[in-house]
Amino acid sequence: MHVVIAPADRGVIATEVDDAGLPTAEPTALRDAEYARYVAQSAPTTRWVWEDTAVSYPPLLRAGVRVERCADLRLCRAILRHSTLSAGSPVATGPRDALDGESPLLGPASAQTLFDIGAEAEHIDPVLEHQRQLATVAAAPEPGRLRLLLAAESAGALAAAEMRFAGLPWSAARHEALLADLLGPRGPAGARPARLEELAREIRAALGAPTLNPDSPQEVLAALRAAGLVVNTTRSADLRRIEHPAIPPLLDYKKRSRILSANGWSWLDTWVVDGRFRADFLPGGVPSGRWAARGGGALQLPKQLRSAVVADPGWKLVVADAAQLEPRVLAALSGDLTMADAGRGRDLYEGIVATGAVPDRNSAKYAMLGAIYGATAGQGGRLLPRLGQAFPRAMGLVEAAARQGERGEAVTTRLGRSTAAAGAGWRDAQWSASSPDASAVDERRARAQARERGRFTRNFVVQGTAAEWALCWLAELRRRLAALPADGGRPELVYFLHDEVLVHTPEVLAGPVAQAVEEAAGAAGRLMFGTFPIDFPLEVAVVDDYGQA
DNA sequence: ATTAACGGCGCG
DNA sequence: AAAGCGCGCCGTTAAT
Repeated sequence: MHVVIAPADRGVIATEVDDAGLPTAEPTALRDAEYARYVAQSAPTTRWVWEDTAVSYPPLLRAGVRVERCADLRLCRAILRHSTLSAGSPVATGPRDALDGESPLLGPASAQTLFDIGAEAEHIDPVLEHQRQLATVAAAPEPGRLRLLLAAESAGALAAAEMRFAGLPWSAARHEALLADLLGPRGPAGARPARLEELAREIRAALGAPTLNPDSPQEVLAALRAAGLVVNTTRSADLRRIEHPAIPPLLDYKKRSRILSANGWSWLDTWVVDGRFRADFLPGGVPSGRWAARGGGALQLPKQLRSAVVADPGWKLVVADAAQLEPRVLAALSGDLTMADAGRGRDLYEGIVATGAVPDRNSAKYAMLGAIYGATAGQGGRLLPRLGQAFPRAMGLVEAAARQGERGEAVTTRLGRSTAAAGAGWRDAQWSASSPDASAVDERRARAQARERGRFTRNFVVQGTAAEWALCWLAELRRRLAALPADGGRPELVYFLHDEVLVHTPEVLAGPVAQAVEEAAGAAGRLMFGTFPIDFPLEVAVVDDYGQA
């Protein structure tokens, strides 16, 4: 059964619908308090259909109610709007409305209540939209692909809301100890900590620039040049090549200063409340289908600080990441049996070395990444031809995706997420560069833009299909975790980072959780690629803090 | 005084 | 360390 939930004054309107989305009963108006009770009493397999999971699910979580399944109409709209599998459908060609674009609840407005959203935001008719989406999927070629994608995307939205609700366990004491170690004691707000001030003095002395602000790239560049160094940027990677007494303290300063500005004491004050770091996770926030995040740089936690993620007493963290996910996805997506063989039961890069295509693991890794990203130079670029001979199907797929992108065409992932059409500016540039009186500059720029779009589409099919695998993994894991006994607390998904998950679990359930993570990965592979013989091995660790993983 | 762009760097 | 993809956020600087 599906139930459509629409925001209304001081509550919601619930409408039961059938498999075609047609109402089977009169809509029911529910006040906020009744809403959670109504959902809790419904069949657990009900699919809850709503505009925004981030709007309609948190009130349920606060009332202690979880749901198994939903359809997030906004996220599904975004997919169906562009997918080549739904091209020409009513959802794809309909006028833009309030369901296109980001959820109104995101960002600092998240203190808003369901009531505010009901009163203020523009709304579409979710019952009608649900009908249109169901019909669009049913009419698509291979409807199973889109159906799986929309279900996985929606399950991801549930997981994202639950992750925000649970929060990432964060030890402020551990974090402060790390900061004291790196920066010295916390000083007055705005003042440079002792350790950074020392380094700044050292840098100024070495460059003979007594007033230099090491945080200003402009000033640093000028001071380096004044000291006779030939530099064009102040990037650490570039500075590392230079021999000069100012460079070591400058690199050290940059490293520590980054920790201060991105994850220092004020970050801790802002983002960690009651031992939990809470951020907004945005499923579908990236065109490829990867998640984005807002608040506290949740997807960029420096490895240096991960030991501040600490399980509660009597609890553990189960940390799992998928090994060499993107190349494995490429092997399966392209049906490249040789490449799939290379990854079976072992490190994929070692397997590539074993084929004789490249000399060592590092070469294999950078050549593969080069193939997926579109490298033209460097070690990755040089080894590409070798990979092309060893794995023609896999390399043929990314090459074809690049050529399609260069022509301005859309490309599509395994389950049906497509790139947006090339922009008007891009098309104009290509068109005018092909005219007989185009200047050499115009032609060069158009070619550069075409290659740039080719790298994007080349990467999109792999990154996007990997994101789909990860979503299926997450959805399957979420289901299995819910089925575990709530033995002194329930295991919670608390973090998801593209190819990596963290589950915070009572210690007694750590084993079953680790098993669930493994089983979910196997299930994801079968959902995505059927019987194609590809492995998705995980590295799983049961630890007390994230730094140990 | 506020906003936008830039250089830089963290993550996958 | 590798230079090719996708992000968010910081301090500085230029623009409004």
